[in-house]
Amino acid sequence: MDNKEKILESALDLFYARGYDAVGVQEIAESAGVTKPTLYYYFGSKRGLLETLLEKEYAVLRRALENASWYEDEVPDLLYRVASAFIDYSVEHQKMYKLMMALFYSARENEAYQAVSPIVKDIYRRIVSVFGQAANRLGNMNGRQDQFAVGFLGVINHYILFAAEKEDGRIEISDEKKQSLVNQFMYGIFS
Amino acid sequence: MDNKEKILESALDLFYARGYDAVGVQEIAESAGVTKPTLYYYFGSKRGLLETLLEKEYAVLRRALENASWYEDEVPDLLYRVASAFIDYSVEHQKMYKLMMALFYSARENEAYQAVSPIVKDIYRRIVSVFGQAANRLGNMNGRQDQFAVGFLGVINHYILFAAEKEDGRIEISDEKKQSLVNQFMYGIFS
DNA sequence: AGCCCTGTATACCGAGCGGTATAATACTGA
DNA sequence: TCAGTATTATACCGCTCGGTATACAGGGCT
Repeated sequence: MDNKEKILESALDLFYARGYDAVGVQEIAESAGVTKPTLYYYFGSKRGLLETLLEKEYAVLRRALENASWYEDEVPDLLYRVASAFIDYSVEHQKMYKLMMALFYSARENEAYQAVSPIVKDIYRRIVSVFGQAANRLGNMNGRQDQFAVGFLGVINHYILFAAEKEDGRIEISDEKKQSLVNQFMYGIFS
Repeated sequence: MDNKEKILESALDLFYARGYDAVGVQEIAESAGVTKPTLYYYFGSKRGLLETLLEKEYAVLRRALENASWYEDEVPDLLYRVASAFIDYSVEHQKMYKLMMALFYSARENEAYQAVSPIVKDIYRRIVSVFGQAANRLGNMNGRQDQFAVGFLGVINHYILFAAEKEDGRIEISDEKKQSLVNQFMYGIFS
């Protein structure tokens, strides 16, 4: 693993554990075994480092979402695949997912929020589009895609967050739980 | 308004806008029109200031939850009252509610998270207890109170967040929307 | 009067912040 | 061998951080 990747890994660990603002560039460099100018050589600024980190890691989630979003079958299956894409990603990239969530909820004028904002917008655009596709099959959803997208992601995120709350830090959400999560949502939609 | 309250107000404004770690004590003091030693005289430390702020503001929400949590009627009415307690509070104390959310999602080893953690635990305890009461009427909920509490608050928080996303920053969630949110949840429970 | 307690300001602390100027090393291709 | 580029380190910049030592003003008490 070269220095650039070591820096990214250290940055993720530290941002995840203590937050973007609470971690200094010096500390990231030390943790990666390099000096500050090396870090600045690769990323230009602390914010540049965060943005590079976010873009690199988000590419994986975006691909997973693209792969999950085809809709030639039933709506519950579509939602199940999308929910699974999020949950599976959050299991395999736990630190990244929780970092993204933390940044998403952070203050609007904060530098870190502004860095993550385009990614979150992209995610929501994709979820709204998923519900838009589902609307073709479920007439009674028309005009409520935004509302469902918000609720859907809200539930998923909170499940992920609380699943990770177990003392060993390991995220685990069973297939049954995913299924019941989707079912809960489907019933809500048909109401 | 005395200096102590001025400091608390400035702290809320700044923490809300830019985040706990990104705001310095100096800046809070200046914004409140006092000097740093005055701030330290009242609150002892930056963290002490945050804790005082959180406790003072949370007292209002806790009372609203207590008032909403009686259960002599139907379950949907109970949930509607609880959801309304959150939503109404978030409208009247928007900065505080969003600050609490931001802190809740922030990194676990961050000082600010540790300050808000007991409050969030208290909120969840109360919501789980609400669903526990509902379980007396809805036999099929037994053992799933935690799951529902997580989902319920997840949906509410995301609604609040996205209602506030409108350009003017004003939160507005109509009674119909509250009702449909609760309905959506009830259908999920009966599934 | 003298005294204590509350509240406030001036001036300072060491440490760390994000960022950079400069230069030395190492690897590359000609 | 040499030029050029990519990568790294030493040493520094001005600034802000959270926090404090000290002193002083004012009011209530005896």
